[in-house]
Amino acid sequence: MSAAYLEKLNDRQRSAVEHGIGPDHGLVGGPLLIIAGAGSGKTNTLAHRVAHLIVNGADPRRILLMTFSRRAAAEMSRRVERICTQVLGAGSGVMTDALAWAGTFHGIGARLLRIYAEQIGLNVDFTIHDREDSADLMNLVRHELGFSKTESRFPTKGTCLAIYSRTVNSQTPLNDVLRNWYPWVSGWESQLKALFAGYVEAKQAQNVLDYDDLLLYWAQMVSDPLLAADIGGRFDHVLVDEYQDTNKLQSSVLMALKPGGRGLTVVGDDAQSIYSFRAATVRNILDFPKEFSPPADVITLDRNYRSTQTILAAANGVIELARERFTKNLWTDRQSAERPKLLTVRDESDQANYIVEQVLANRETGMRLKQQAVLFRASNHSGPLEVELTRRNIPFVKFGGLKFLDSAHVKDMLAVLRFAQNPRDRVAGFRLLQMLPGIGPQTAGKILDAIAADPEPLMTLAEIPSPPKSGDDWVRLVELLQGLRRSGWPAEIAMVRTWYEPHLDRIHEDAETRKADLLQLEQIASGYPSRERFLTELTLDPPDATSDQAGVPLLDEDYLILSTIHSAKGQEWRAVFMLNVVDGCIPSDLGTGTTHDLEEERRLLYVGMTRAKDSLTLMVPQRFFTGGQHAQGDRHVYASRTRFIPATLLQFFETGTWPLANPTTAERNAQQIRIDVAARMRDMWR
DNA sequence: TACAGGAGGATTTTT
DNA sequence: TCCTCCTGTA
Repeated sequence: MSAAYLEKLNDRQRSAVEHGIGPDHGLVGGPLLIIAGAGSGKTNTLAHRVAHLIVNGADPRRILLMTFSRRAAAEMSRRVERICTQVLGAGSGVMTDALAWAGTFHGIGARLLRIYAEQIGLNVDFTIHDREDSADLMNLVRHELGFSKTESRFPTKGTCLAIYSRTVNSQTPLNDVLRNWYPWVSGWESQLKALFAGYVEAKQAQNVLDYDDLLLYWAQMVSDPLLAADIGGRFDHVLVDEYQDTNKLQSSVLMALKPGGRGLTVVGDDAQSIYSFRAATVRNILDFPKEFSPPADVITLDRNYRSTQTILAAANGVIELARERFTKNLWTDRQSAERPKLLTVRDESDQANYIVEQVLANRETGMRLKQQAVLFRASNHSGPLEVELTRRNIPFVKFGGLKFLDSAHVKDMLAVLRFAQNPRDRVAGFRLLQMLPGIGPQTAGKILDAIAADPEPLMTLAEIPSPPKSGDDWVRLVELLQGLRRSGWPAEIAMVRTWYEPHLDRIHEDAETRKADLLQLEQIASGYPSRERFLTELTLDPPDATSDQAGVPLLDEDYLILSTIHSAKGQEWRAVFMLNVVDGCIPSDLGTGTTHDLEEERRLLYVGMTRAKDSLTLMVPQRFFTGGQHAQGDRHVYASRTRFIPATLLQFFETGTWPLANPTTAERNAQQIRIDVAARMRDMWR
């Protein structure tokens, strides 16, 4: 068989692809760790490895491929398919239901749990709570236990959930989690324990799982050797991408699935570990080889094919200052005379103006908008830029930050569907019932109590008399829920929308704009085969682009990419701009608590910089406006260049300011400073 | 018991 | 600035 498709790979990539495959080994080799630096052809290498397995006779349905996001999984499948079709010919048929098991840890977990539900005493109709639902449920329990009325303030629902989640995901005792990450709430340890016990009970009674449960139940499942062998036996090969961003719970699942490591491949880069807030730990990747005897083979890819040498030099400079580091510097052949820019501007509006002009200038030279991206630390940093882009009619798509699904009206619609799917889901029921006039928390709670233990909750609902002020609305709700049982998917979503629209008009003033979202939701829903699949996939993989235009632009349209650095992981663009490269944004004010946090912020900057192929511009706005009371004068704070680029690194950049100083600027500066002093005087007495 | 209106507090990154 | 919690009233 010709292996021409492997010839474009370099030696290291090729040995990673061929590891364990060949006459000496058969198909299933020992464990392999690929350390793949930014832009080193990681995705390509992994795709080739999977394709190479299939070309050599591996069954694609017995390959488990876990990636960080759903998008990455889709991309990987696409590439594997292309390579296989190229080599085997389009008619070979091998790839028709190829890579059935490609997805995220959470997605795969959900699938396995539905398959094995009966064996582990789980009701197969479970629904999945997203972050917000989980917090709501946590809050309900928090109220029930009386923690909302303590004398000194008990941690908020979000904090409680974060603590719970970290405890579960890091497989660490609560005590240690509190000491290391939440020292200010350590006085509440016993109450938190009671709260979490109540939270777990509530989830079980309501037949719901949260994100963490998808991993936790999976881990529990494979802690039984027989079940582990059964599940592990479904797969000859297990490949994991972005291994640096997995947590202890995930690695324990992996080890239980493939105890000897045979057929196991993990890929990652410790310099790009940016998810420790989700309890991801670099230790997973560092300790991987030692987990096995003999230890796993390690192959390092340090040749960068993405960026120019000047961009790489700057990025290497940044990451070299990290406290501990395990991978070597990246190198490349791509020479360039142009250093990355480090540009100081007056404020965020100048920052937006500069980027708009530069983006348009780039487009004049033939660089499409899609080949350019603006990256930022936090979703709200792009606000002023979005305004400017909209004003100048430049299309853009934003990744990360607020989701389409977070809006109240979309959640309302989903609550109806979730309640129909699983009437014991109290968070959904609570939300749904309170949409009706005349029903508040008390009445909703009583109704849910009345049907909680019932085997046919929706039937019983009809027997409950309408609450005094709800009248016909109650009857219509009961009719809707019973109608949904008969109507079938996706017709039912239109029924729900028809039912919901009058309530939407009553609840929200801007009902008309929200209706467009509901139509879009209906559109999305029609693409799924069943209600269960729709709800599950939507929770695990929410549509992540929010565009200024309604709906995601068509593929052939051109648009600028706006993205959080986190969401930019694994991607690349010819030109990259980074907003607010100042202390307080990178590192984030909230991320400077511990050295641990700080190091992660440094890696974040590194990840952002290494997205750029040809041109990289770091923006340093000097002034940020805060608060907006005009009567008191605009208040603003001064920011300085990020601490991650100290003076010693300036040699790697072309520094400058924009716009060039002129009298108007000076005048405006003077004006601003006077106002600032006044604000400070007032602040002295606050 | 529902709901409106006011005060105070928080405020990242994501499956 | 926006959102959440709390309090007072109908």
